[in-house]
Amino acid sequence: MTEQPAGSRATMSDVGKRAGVSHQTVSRVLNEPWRVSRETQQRVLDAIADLKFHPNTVARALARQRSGTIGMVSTGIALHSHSKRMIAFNEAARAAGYQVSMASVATADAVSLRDAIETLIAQNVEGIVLIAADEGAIDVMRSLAVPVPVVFAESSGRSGPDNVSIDQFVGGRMAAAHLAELGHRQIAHLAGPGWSLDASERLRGWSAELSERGIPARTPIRAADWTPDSGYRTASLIAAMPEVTAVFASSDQLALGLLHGLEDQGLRVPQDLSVVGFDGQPEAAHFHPPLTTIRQDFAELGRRLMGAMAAKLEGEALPELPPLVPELVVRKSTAPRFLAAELAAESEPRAARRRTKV
Amino acid sequence: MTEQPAGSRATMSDVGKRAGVSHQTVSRVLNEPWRVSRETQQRVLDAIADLKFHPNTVARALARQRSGTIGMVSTGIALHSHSKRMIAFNEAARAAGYQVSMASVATADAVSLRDAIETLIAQNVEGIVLIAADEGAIDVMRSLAVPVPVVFAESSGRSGPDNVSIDQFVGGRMAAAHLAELGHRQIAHLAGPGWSLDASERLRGWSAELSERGIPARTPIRAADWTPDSGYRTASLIAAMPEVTAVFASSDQLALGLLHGLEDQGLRVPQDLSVVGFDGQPEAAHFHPPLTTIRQDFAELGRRLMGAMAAKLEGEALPELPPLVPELVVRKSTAPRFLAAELAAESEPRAARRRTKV
DNA sequence: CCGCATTGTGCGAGCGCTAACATCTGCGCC
DNA sequence: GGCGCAGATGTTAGCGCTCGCACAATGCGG
Repeated sequence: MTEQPAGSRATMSDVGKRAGVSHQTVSRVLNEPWRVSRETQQRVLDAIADLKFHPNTVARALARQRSGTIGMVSTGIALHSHSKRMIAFNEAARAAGYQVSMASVATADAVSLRDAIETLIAQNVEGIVLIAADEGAIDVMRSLAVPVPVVFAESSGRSGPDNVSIDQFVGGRMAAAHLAELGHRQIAHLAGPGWSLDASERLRGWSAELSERGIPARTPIRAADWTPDSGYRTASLIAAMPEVTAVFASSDQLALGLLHGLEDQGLRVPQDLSVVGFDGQPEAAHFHPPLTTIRQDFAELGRRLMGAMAAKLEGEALPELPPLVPELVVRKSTAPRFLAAELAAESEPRAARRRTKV
Repeated sequence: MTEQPAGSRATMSDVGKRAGVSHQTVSRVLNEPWRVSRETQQRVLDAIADLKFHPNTVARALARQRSGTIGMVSTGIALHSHSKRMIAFNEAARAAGYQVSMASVATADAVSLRDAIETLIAQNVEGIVLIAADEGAIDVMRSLAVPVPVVFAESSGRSGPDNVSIDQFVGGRMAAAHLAELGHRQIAHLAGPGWSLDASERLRGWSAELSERGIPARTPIRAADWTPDSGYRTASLIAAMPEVTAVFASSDQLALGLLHGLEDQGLRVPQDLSVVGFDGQPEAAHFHPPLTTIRQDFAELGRRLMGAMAAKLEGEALPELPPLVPELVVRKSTAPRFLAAELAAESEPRAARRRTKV
């Protein structure tokens, strides 16, 4: 047994020595096995197994001038959708043979973002994936003239080669359409924060759908951020609009807070008000009431993100795929307007209070 | 302007040439500046700025025989607590000058875990952090004889050098104590999945606190996993125990499902039953009713994880820190047992139904 | 039998950096 | 005035791998 001294790992030369070939042949067995004769190959493979040899990725990266690493930038907020995207991308990248170096920033301001990206660049990443890409992030990327391919994971209207996303516009339409089909005519929108590209697209979709149906779109209510707290705070605003019978909230989190706030305002969902969320996080099925929402397939998104990145890195054309469309999940937070009226008539107290408001 | 050809980055030799020194002096300016004269230093620094030079971390890693990278293993489940830990650790690691390579596994079975760890090892990571460390994971680590330091982020009773965690045992006690002090004497426990170390500690804490107070601990109810669905399913079991007046759920997610299930069973929280959760995720404040829970400081945990890792890597002693203890956040899902009885008396129907059950 | 592909393998250089050693200068001191 | 020594810098040799090329061995047509 030619045991390696503990700690220091075997190198290609070690393997070569053991198999009676040069280190170069070992390299070939690993990278272009078809150029090596069957038997030599086997001998080398045996030696590799014996020595538990793993090629040193660092040395390989240096020699190849390719790090095999993709940088992943994300914000420090533990948002369900972000986590899902990160995990899905990470799995896809590993499957494709890439390593992923993560750089999360506490706040998504230009300075931290710049810092994160520079750290990544210094690591020789071959590409960068932006998990949460707001306007600001895109500006930063531009101003830095990042020397590697960048892929965004957020909707920006046109889904281009560097922008892989689930169609948020269509999602917004679906939410509005669902509500309109239930007979609602005064459909408010609790919009996500202004800097979010996804939020803007959802809003656009909601507005487009309504106008196509000849329903006037009300001025959206803006949440300061994605937290349920923000959603909660908007409840009083909505309670002050007695004509509104439905709300499309731009995320499940926002909807959760809204549901809570609405209850505190003495309004019942779905009797007084229908609510639709967006994201499809598993918790939503257990909200009070279970939330009708727009579900997104984040796992597929992660795979496609990696696909787009791979295409850029390997210079191939991006495979033409059907657009990634979200899905309406109907639960208990939405009801027909007529039913709502009926139910309201049955139990007077709250409904009465409501109708007389402002 | 001696512009670099686009794409290829400047090297130390380039910088050296520009500053009129050897590449080695450039290296010294970066790594041991005190050995270089003031003026030379300045000239080199200027050249670095001019050429926008960033040292190539890959080459550095090869030469130093240290990758400067820490591997982070996590499960593919977008659990709030996991995400928080990951993000917090990532930020701390970056602050300490380390890169972090992420490897998330779809399922935490031995095979995928082994694969993830081997990928990381092949990347020459200097250490590995396990974000979700169940029994199985620890066994895998042992069986692999991982050649680098490993740190776990989950409670395992004794918090040792390789196990940094928020004290789950104490958290369990706090939950039980809160309920006991409200006068409850039949306090059920909806335990997390059996493989979770954290879950076991919370259970141990609950049980220890009760027995110290002379309150018999009931057989815990086991959730299959951490999902709210699992929590929901256990509601009927709890409804079938009319003597129980309080439940300590092992996570906020579980509690969310439980709250929903309890409502479907016609039981009101906190009138019929008090519920305490665990984790302190921001959503919990907006559950129905807002959930009393045990909040954990994940940001600090992340920092300490990195601290422990740094200590191992640099061979220093781990700084002695006060234990990381969670915090009780009282909201509306818990009430005194007496109040509960009173309230129950007021509104007969549900309570009556309840008392006559099984 | 020679020339010339074709296949299999080895040799040497080099990726960009660090570490160890070598060199060179200036200065204090006996 | 030569010695020693410290400070500042250069030189050289790797780190473990890949790439380009050289080279040997084989096969095959003319």
